[in-house]
Amino acid sequence: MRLQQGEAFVAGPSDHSLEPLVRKLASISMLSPEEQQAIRSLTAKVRRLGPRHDLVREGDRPSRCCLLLEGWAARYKFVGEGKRQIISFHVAGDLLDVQNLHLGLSDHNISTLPQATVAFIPLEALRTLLAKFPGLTATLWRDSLVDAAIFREWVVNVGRRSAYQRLCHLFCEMYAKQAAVELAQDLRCPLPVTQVDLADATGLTSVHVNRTLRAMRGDGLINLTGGKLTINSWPDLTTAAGFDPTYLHVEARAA
Amino acid sequence: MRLQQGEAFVAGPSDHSLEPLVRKLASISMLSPEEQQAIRSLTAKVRRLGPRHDLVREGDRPSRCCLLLEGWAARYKFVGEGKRQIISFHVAGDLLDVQNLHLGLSDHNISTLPQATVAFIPLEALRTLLAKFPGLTATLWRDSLVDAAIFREWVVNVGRRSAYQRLCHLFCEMYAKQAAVELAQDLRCPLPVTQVDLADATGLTSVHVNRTLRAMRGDGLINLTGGKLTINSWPDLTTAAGFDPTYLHVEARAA
DNA sequence: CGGCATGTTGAATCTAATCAATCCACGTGG
DNA sequence: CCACGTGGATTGATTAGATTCAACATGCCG
Repeated sequence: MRLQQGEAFVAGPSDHSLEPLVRKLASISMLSPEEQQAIRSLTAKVRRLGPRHDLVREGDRPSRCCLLLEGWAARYKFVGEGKRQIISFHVAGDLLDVQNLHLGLSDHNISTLPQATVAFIPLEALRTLLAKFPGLTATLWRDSLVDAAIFREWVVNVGRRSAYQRLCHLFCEMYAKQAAVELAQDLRCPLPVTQVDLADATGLTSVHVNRTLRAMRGDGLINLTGGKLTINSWPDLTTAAGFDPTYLHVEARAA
Repeated sequence: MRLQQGEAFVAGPSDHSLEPLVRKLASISMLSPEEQQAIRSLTAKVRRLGPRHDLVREGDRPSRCCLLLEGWAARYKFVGEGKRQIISFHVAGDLLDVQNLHLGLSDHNISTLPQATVAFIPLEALRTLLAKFPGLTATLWRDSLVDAAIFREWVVNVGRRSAYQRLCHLFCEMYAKQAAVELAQDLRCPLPVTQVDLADATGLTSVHVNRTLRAMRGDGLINLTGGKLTINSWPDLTTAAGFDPTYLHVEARAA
């Protein structure tokens, strides 16, 4: 299936484009065959979007939920004159804004990074699904709690770690997150972000990110080129970062 | 009702000590009389705790949920050698760790600030309640989503605002949060935190907090003494902070 | 009274920000 | 094929903001 940018279609019962959602939720908790089928039958509009395309804007009153089928997205806020803080990065399978189910007003922006395929699921469809399968409520709730745990760790990252540690920690997280859904292996994974993005995610300037990255490369820790991250030694990187994966809560997921 | 530190009793159907929880949840969404009664009948152990008493520790496998009946608490993590980052402050009525319902392992610490009265609710009791009243699930879920929104704003605060703005913003948030549950009025509210706490919450050092506070006092913005915050001009403070209360999602709560 | 936690101040230091160029890879159109 | 434009990466020089270390003041409590 190929789609040009902006081209859309509506997924129906016989279409399997929502499979990534099934896989994601199955990685959180057991799904019955009926639940799986119900998820696949969700109404959804699928679109392929170009780089830096806003999916959600601050102040929106969203009537749908975004599901990343493929590609990358970033959650961010602006502050003052053009200063931007990225709050999270998202990879294929991530539900970007379950919060819309309960919070009427969006308090931040989400945009694609390089490009992405996104499924828009109407809130109504999601509500109907959850009403029919209460077990899925727990699954989605759990997912949103893990997101919150990641936000907390980001507060710690920008608040109390050095520039060097911040970047190390971010790389650990992005690798671990992708490894958990089998998007990473052999200490290599995609990371299609610019140095400006990294700066906005770590609370630094792009100049300083550039210098710090060079230092990390010099220390033989990592290499980041062409949107690919290569980690030379996982133990060295996690030690440098002070990385403890507990907050990602993947252990129980693997069950 | 007076309790010495550590003294406990078990709340029963006829006891109204869980009233703050009813009020808190009622401020989030409408509660039926049955739901209210069911909440009041929750099993809970109530304790009065002294200052800096840990309620939850990183690595715990908690079997209960903490509800702040009175006083203050802080959520925090350690990083490296004794460096600490506070991730949130909590006031009376706050449910501190609903996440325990879905995440088995605690990834951070929570401690009382000066002192507090806390109700410990067994997860089992909470699960039974939610199974019986699905509407309460939505209420608690919403509450945890608002918490997540606050975490996001904290990422922005420590990541992209100046020391001066960070403190202004924190004060705006603490006042607004308390005003929403009628714990603050007339531009005055409790804020029983030390300058070290403020530093750990904003990613600064206590020395710098001290100087910044003095500057704010000099500018006639606020006064913070004896655990009480006095705001001289709400518009001036919010402007200085770049404060936009959207992320607190109180509008819908007031419904 | 003495001890301890908290708040306050000064001076030196350093990290990261700022400003301003330049470079490089890549794609596009003449 | 080459000139050109563009977005991203890189580098240097300078400065601002925050940290560090050290000392001292204050207030509270046993």
